[in-house]
Amino acid sequence: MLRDYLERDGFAVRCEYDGLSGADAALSGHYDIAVLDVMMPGLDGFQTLARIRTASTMPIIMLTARGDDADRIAGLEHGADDYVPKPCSPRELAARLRVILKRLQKQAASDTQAAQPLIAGTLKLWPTLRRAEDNGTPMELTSTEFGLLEVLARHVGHPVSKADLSTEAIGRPLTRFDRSIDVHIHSIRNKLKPLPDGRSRIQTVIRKGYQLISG
Amino acid sequence: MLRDYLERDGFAVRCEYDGLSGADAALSGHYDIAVLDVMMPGLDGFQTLARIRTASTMPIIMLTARGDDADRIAGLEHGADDYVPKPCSPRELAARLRVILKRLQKQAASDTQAAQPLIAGTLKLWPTLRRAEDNGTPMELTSTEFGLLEVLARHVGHPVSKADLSTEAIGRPLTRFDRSIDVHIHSIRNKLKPLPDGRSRIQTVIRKGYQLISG
DNA sequence: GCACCGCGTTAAGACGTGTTAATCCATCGC
DNA sequence: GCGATGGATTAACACGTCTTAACGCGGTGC
Repeated sequence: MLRDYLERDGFAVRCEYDGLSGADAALSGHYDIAVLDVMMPGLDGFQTLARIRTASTMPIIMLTARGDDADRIAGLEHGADDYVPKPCSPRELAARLRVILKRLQKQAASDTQAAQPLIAGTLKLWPTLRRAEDNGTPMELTSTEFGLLEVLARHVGHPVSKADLSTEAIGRPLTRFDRSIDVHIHSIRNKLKPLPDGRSRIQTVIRKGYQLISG
Repeated sequence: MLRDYLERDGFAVRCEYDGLSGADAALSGHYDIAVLDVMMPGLDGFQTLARIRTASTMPIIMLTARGDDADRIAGLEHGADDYVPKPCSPRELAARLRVILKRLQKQAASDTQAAQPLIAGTLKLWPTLRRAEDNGTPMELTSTEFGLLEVLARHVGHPVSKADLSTEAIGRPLTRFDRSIDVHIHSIRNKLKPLPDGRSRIQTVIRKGYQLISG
């Protein structure tokens, strides 16, 4: 019955009739949200909830007997996102689904918001994700390498002094005879595709520092 | 119909027939601009607009009923870039698309103002790329050589004192008996094609400094 | 003419950076 | 605890660039 109503309401629904197969379906990655009845054969709602939570943070709504505050509280404490007292109107369930999905969307959006990449030519950096791509292929950078590249990228086309690189990317002032930066730059260069003209994307500006090329 | 026309006009078009899939397509990152009909099944145009805007600042054009100022204003207020009254001629839509895309391009270009070379005759310098061309062939300059040439190029046709060259290009005041500049200029001259009349492109203005010839 | 100055040119030495390998350090699973 | 692992740092050497020094030459003022 719920399925029919929800589908008419624009949701794509899949039903499973015991906890185990429900958990499997939920973890298949094809769905945005799970609705669990507390009363189920095999694993009950709480066991299923726990099983899904071991591997996923997807939103989960519990269907509980009306007025059963104990169940409700237990569910929320174990990681459910909401509960709906049963029997419930399909309308109400649909509304709650929408609220939770919208909340999720917003969050994803604001996550993506932060994810405006830094761009320097074919190079893209997502600082919040600590992810870097060169020419579409992901780069495998260590943490400090990413930090250095990020600082360079924030000043594309202009040299950045080793002192600044050290304080901003490594969080420590540059000391005499400190060659760390040079070594890190070297390994970044090895991981970075060269420019069309064969030069490195990171140019050294002698006695000034390093400069990321924008082209 | 619009699709046919736009494709003949050189655009690569993808059509979706409801708001949700339209938003997905728009956010896929494969497209430069979105055109939304206000009247759509599923999410309507405004909902779709909002959805795209949560994650992207891509340009969006709304197709609204002719004369419906309310729709128009609502669209623009919610982040649309332009609107086109419907029914509209494909010509008009194409024209607006081009205007907006051109505006976007310009902006991208000025962001990359890398692409503005310093020019002195056959000599071109891209400071942000640290790249130099003479007569179309790339020059192999050391870091300080590039710096010196850049400073000279910023004052084409006028002499630049050695003191200025030293502070601006090497970052150090000129001291007595310092002949560094002269030596560097010498090696730049060797790498630079001479003028048609055989003279060097870098002229020495005695007791004043050096001057890059604009011709 | 002569001493001096400014610059051109060259070469040797000083210096900064590239590169590699060894060492140190933190983390993790047992 | 232990070793294993991976990354950061240090050390050492190689190399290219910058600076310094030296000499040459033309111009200038005495």
